[in-house]
Amino acid sequence: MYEQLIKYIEQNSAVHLNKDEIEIIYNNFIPKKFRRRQFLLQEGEVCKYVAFIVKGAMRQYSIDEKGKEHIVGLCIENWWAGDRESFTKETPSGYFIDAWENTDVLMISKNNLVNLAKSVPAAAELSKILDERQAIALLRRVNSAISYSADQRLAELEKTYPEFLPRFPQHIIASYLGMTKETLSRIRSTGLKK
Amino acid sequence: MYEQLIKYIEQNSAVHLNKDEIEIIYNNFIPKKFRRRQFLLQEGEVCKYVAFIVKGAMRQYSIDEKGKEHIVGLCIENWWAGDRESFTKETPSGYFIDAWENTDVLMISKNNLVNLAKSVPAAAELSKILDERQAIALLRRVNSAISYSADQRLAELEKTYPEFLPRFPQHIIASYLGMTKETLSRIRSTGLKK
DNA sequence: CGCGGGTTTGATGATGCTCAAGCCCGGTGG
DNA sequence: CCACCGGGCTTGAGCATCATCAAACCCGCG
Repeated sequence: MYEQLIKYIEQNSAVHLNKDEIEIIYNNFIPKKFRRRQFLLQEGEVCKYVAFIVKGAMRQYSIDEKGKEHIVGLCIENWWAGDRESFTKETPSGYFIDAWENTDVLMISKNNLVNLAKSVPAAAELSKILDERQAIALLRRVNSAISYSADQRLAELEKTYPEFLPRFPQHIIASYLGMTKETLSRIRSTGLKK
Repeated sequence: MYEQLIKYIEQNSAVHLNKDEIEIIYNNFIPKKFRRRQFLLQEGEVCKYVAFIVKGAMRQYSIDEKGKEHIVGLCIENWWAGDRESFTKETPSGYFIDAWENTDVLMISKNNLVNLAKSVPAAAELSKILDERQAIALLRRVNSAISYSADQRLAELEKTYPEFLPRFPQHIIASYLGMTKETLSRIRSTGLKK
C-alpha cells in the first residue's frame, strides 16, 4: 500500500524521497479499509483525516432538504478524499463522504500532515500542487455548470474524466453533473444517433 | 498602494514583515491602472500576471459559442485577479478578465512570484492559504450550482458575498449565479413579498 | 424464482430561457 | 431646459429544457 503512495508523491512532486523521509511517511499515514457504503465523513462532523485512495472509489455529497443527494466529488485510485474546508478550518462539514466500492486508503490527520510538511519538503510541495489542481478543476466545473446545457456537461465529463463513466452508475454521474438520471439516460441515447 | 498590499499580506499570513522583505515586495510588484472595460487577460492569451486589487472591481468570464458571457469570478479590493490555470501551467486561457470599474492593481509575474516565495516565507504561506480558500469557495459554488434552485442560489450569494450586490449590476450577478437577468429580476421581486 | 439495483421510457408539469417591449434614470448635447 | 440616448431593470407571452412521477425492463444473485 505504502509503495503506491511513495511513488505517487515522488511522481507528483518530482522529488526523490530518501530513506528517512519514507520512514516518516510510513509513520504518519494510517492504513484503513472501508466497506462499500461505509462513511469516511458524515455531515456535521469535523473531517479529521484526508485519505489517499490506494484502491477503490469514494464519493462526496451533500443532502438537500428534500433528502436528495448531490455529488460534489468522486475519487478513485491515486486521488485524495476528504473535505478540505472542514479539514483545514476544523469546522463541521456540510458533506458526506463514503466508499462506493470496498476501498483501501492511507489516512493522515491534520497534525501529522503539518509535521509531515515540515520534515518532508516533497510533501509540502505536493500539498501545494494539489490545492492548485483542485482550484483549477473546480473553476472548470463551475464554468461548465453555469455555462453549459446538460449534454454539453456530459461531453465535458467524457473528455475530462472518462475513467468515471465505467466506474460509477449513471445516477451518480447524473448527480455529479447536476441533472437527473432520467435526463442523463435520454441524453445518452439521443447523443449516439447523431 | 503598496502599504495596502503589505498590510494584506501581514494580516492574512499572520507574519510580520521586516524591512528587507518589504523592499523585496516593492521590487516584485508592478503597479498598474486599468480603465473600465480594459482587459487584464483575453481568451487565448497566457495569463502572465496575477493582480492584487488595491481599488476597483474586475470580472472573469468565458464567452460561449452564442456569444454569451458567463461570469466565473468577481473580484474587488483586496482580492486577486488572474486565471490560475493559465498562470501556473502557462497555457492559453479560456477566460477573459477585465476591469468593471477603473481599477488600481499591483501585478506580479510568475517568475517574480516564485522568487518572492523563496525569499519571503510569508508570501509562500499566503499563496498556500489563498489556494486553499479558493478551493473551498469553489466547492461551495459547485455544490450550490448543482444542488440549488435559482432563488436558493441568490440567497446563498446574499449571505456569502453581500458586498457584490451593490457593486455589480444585476445582469452580472445573474450570470455569476448561472441564470438570466430576467430570472434574477423576478426572483428578487417575488422574494420580497413573502 | 423472486428480489434489488440500475436503467429506460413515457406523460406531465415546473422552472427558467428567449424574445420583445416598455420603463427608469443619469448623462450629453442642442 | 429639454430631447434624446444608452444602460440597466422590469414585465409579459410563449417555449425549451429538464425535473417529477410512474411503470416497465433488465440482469446478476441469493
